[in-house]
Amino acid sequence: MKIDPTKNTDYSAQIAKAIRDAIISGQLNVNDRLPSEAELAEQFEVSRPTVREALKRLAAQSLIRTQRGAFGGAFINQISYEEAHSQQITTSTLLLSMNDVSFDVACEARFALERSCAPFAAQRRTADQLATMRAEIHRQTQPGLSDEGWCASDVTFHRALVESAHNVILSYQLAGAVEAMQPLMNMITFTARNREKIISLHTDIADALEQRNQQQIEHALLALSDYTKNLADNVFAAKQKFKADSDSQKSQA
Amino acid sequence: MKIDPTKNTDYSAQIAKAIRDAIISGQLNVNDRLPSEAELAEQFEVSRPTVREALKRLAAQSLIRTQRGAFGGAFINQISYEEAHSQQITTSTLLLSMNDVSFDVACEARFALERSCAPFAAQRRTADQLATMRAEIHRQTQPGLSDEGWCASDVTFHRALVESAHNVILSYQLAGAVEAMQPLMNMITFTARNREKIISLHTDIADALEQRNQQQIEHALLALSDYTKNLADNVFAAKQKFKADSDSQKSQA
DNA sequence: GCTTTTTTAATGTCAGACTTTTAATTGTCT
DNA sequence: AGACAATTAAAAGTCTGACATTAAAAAAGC
Repeated sequence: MKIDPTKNTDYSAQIAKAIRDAIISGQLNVNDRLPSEAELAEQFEVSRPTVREALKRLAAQSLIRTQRGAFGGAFINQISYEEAHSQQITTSTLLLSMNDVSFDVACEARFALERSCAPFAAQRRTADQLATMRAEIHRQTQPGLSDEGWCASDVTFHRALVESAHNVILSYQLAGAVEAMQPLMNMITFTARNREKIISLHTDIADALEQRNQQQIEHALLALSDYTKNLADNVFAAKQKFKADSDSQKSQA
Repeated sequence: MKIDPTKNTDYSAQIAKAIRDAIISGQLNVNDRLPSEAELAEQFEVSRPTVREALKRLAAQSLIRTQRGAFGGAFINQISYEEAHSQQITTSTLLLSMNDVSFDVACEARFALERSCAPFAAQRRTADQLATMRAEIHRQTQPGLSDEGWCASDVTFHRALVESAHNVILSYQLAGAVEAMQPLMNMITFTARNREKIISLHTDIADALEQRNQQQIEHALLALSDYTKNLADNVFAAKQKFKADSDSQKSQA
């Protein structure tokens, strides 16, 4: 393991890449211990701070964890669903916010992905998951529910739906998509009327799931997608109009 | 922006978190310049190496990029689909390889996700994408095609299908799922007979897409999923049997 | 006005020291 | 012998201060 001084990337980036590649290719296995920082510095012929920067890069991706003290060191981390998941959410959230993706596109993708678990959810849903969804629907009917409370309940509801497919990979992928969308959804404030309609669609989903009717689940999700898109269009149109009005007022003044 | 010395996490991790939060919350915008390392060190009341470790953590997540020289520094990076995407693939790949997910579960998830773009693909596919898929099918019929070539062609084929939905978010999510699965798929070596069957299923997909028949696309994808699962089951069963045989041979010797 | 040189403000890297943490080892007492 | 306490050693975490390299702006020269 050597590094190339002629390359115009940082030594620390090169070292991180070398170790990362070793992990991905399976040369380093879960819970293996890396050499100590001092030893790595010697091996790569760089100083300890440089090695440390490399290790911090890997730590940022949860590829390693470090432990202080005797017999401590850097160990290959077994990446968990939770970690992978939270990483995916940060990345996706930033991607959405930085590249101003249109709401329609994001919404379409989100519900399309969610629909993909419909067949398995219909087959495998448990009473538990159904109960969770019913409970959240009930919470959503409470008149005093805040906007944050509403959104949180919405996430819990959809997460339960996804979980009912009983496929960890699907859960992992979908939870990322659903949660990354949440900041966008929060831009819409739902009126009492909107909420009522959404609750009825949620009820349709729960009913379909109870009856293990795949087609009806998909249909209800599609309706929810369309309704949400529509709602967003109106909200944005109103904002646009408001902006246009205040602009013309300015130009008149 | 201060850090808490009593917390038992690294200073560099705390500083990275503080800056990351500032980015996510929108206090720092794309292409904003962070203070210089020396200034950050002063602000957070730590040394420069500590600040540097924090910055490397952020760089590892492509949240910032750094530039040397006068008027250089660390800038908030606009994360691109490519970056987000390649990060997602590394994470998902490691997640799969480290948590020995069963092939069936992964396969089911992969094709379920892919099916989710069927309705849009049917509506929006262009002649271009169809041509790409036909070309890959043709490549797959070549007798001399290596295993790597076969897999690469398979990825290109499915990527074209996904792209034909014309939804960037869907593409981003799906390409991750498809490519992260590839190492698992590579564990199966396809016989000429297997290839023939898969090619016929690929042809079904392309035909359905040409006719803009959503249902048929989904059906063909489901068939492909089932066939792949079946194939894998046989491969793993054979491996298991081989292992059992050689074990019993050992115990007899 | 254009080109070349110099300056300057950054990051990148290094060496060496010190602090803190933690587990193993050794020592001591019951 | 076994349980508890003190010691030791190895490792990460942090700091200081220096030097190297880079790249853009400013100054100098034509």
